[in-house]
Amino acid sequence: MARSRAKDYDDKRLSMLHRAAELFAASGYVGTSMNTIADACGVSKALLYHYYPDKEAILFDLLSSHLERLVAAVRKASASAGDPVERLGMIVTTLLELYRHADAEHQVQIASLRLLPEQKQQPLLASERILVGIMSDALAAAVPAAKQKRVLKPLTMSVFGMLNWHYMWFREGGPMTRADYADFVVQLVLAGAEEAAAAVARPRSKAKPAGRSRQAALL
Amino acid sequence: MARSRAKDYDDKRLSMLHRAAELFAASGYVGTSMNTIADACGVSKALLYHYYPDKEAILFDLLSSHLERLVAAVRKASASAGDPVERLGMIVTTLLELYRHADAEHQVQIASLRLLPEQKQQPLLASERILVGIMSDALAAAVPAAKQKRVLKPLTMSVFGMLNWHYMWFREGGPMTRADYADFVVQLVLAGAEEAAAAVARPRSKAKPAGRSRQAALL
DNA sequence: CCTACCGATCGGTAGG
DNA sequence: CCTACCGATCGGTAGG
Repeated sequence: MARSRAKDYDDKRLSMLHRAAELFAASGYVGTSMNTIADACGVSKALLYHYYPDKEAILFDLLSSHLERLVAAVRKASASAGDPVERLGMIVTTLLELYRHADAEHQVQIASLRLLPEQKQQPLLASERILVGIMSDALAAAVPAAKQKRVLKPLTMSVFGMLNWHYMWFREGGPMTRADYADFVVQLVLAGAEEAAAAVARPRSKAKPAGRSRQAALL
Repeated sequence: MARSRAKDYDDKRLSMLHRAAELFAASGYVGTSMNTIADACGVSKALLYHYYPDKEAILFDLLSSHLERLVAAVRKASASAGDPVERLGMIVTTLLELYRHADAEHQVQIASLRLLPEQKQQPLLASERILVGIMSDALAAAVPAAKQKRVLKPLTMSVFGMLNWHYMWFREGGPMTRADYADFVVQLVLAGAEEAAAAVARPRSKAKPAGRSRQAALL
């Protein structure tokens, strides 16, 4: 009995978390009232406060659960792969696939994580750093040019840029699947990194190799 | 006299807009009170309401000015370039260079544009679409693979993903300049697009060419 | 009668 | 688990 009650409790809590994520994604964290969340979940505000001490705890638990899911899945993907290129592909595909049912959480992570007080941001930023580290290691192993000192960071962040931006334009049911876009990103990086590396790997200087597309005049 | 007064008025207005952008970027649109904005600008709240009828008008004017600046600069960059590759480089470099002094406005665009009522979003989304269109045209002209039916959109959005994400990691004064990263993105796309295109250009099917890094099992 | 501004306070709603 | 509330602060406006 206590078991089934605990299960109900967690089920309810997780469903409320997801509903809250959708509301935060639509109206922003501050723009969503506790009353709105309670109504949307079909519970009283008092019950909401039975699950969480305050509004901040909802945002924290939401992001914490989301990021821990991402870390676990990406770790598993990274471990299960054979060669480095396959590993990179697994990681990118896994991330895009997880976002399928966590679009709201993903948007809240981007827009509202920084609204938490620094102390509560800390463990969440640590999870983000773990994800970045796994991706970075995978890129360094799969892409020869990524081993260069100044290339790894911009390359890693470019990949996250492409992945984290996908929610702005990617629509389910179109001609392109998530796996297609994952493949697109991986191939872009594998085939383009060496040329791109030349743009940042050399020490900064005014003189540019002739024939390269560089707009020094503008800066 | 009337002229110089009008000039003061506009100077003051623009400086208040930028201050508001910084506050919105830090605490969110709803999380920033009119009192906070007025205090930060060193004016009374009544004066703030002399410049803008309500809080929404501040957000709208802020984003409207920002996007119009982007559109004007990108149009100019596009028109001034000679060959297609140079045009693409000019556009990407121009965007990253504009963000140097409009980081707050850029973040507000990403996080808070959608909080406006739909009718007020409309002209702002139209400006965004113009930017996307110019980038898309430049990519189609500079990158052979981008002429394929299903490649242009993901490629365009990948570029915007990389550029729009840069504020999360790029720090001024590091070993890499904005121009360096602009070049990095352009070279990545120029060198990698053809291989990436293969991932989305072919009709969807379960059978994949052997040797390609595809994780069908995961999906 | 106008525009540019002030100190003070309105009605309504937020998180708790 | 609900209704009834609170102290505080919100966006916006009053008279002058």
